[in-house]
Amino acid sequence: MTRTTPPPAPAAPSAPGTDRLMEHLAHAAACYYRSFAVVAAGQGLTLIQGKMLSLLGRPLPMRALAELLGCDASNVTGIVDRLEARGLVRREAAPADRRVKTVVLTPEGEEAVRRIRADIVAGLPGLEQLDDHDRRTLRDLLDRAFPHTTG
Amino acid sequence: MTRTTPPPAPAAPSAPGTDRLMEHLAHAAACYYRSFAVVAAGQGLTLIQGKMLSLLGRPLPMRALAELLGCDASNVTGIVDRLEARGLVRREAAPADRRVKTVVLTPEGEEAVRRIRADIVAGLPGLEQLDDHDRRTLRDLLDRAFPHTTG
DNA sequence: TATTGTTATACTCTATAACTATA
DNA sequence: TATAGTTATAGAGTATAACAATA
Repeated sequence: MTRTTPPPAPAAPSAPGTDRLMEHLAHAAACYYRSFAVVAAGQGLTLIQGKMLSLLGRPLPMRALAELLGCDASNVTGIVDRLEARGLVRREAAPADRRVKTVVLTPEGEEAVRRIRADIVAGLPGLEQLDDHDRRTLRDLLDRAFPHTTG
Repeated sequence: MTRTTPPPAPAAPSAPGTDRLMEHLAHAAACYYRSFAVVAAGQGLTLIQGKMLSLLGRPLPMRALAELLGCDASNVTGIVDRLEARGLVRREAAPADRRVKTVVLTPEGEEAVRRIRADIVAGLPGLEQLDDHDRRTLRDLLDRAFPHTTG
């Protein structure tokens, strides 16, 4: 993320089995992002452009996009510029605070998001192999391993 | 990935519950890579530099690194250049094929990998909350959802 | 002829710093 | 004073194309 992030706290000895679990997590994360990148490239989009579109289920200020993407606010300008030039998003003035610009998906942007979502699933055939019980179990374990921050 | 990758096959209708599972997978993958990037930045490394070091458990030709990282071979030159300039890897001539250069971790590089691994675990405290049974279950489900390619 | 690694090129992403216009 | 968005800048990642050395 930021290049000035202080080093994390020294690691404590980890529980047995952690190394193998980490390998599986690394593999799963790599597969997911590789599939996402391939799908985005299929529409002439970069990974980060596809991610931004996927975040725009509702209109969001530039600042909020920067936080959700985990990058500096100055980057959002260029990414939105390029998406706007392709007609996938548009900037709107926020009435409540005239400093704020809200980013909104265009109909073409919404269609791109639908295609991305569908193609991601199609690109990860292993997911379709899991039955309902396994899916619920996987969701539950992922949610405990990577809790959603409440704030 | 490559910008010329052909679009994926049209998506078939997905099973119910897939959308919510995809959200959890996206969140988990984002958390994992965010943690990885923070840990790498703590050592002055980029995400891709940290990933490359982590792949070098055994010496690998430049070409193999490109495939494992999912990027073009021409990029590997620069990434290895920067890691080599910092003394974390070194290039060795391959005796069997004089076209090939093999990339090897230096002792400093090995130490960097150890720190990365330990800090990643420390940066994902949710993982330590899982008991042995849950870890095995999560590993099994991830392995079925993202099978390791054989060959 | 094909393959490995490199170089040159152009574009995108990234953080930092400085700027403006609002609040 | 503080905040939202932009611009300028520099460095890193990325694909493409062309190249030298080797197979």
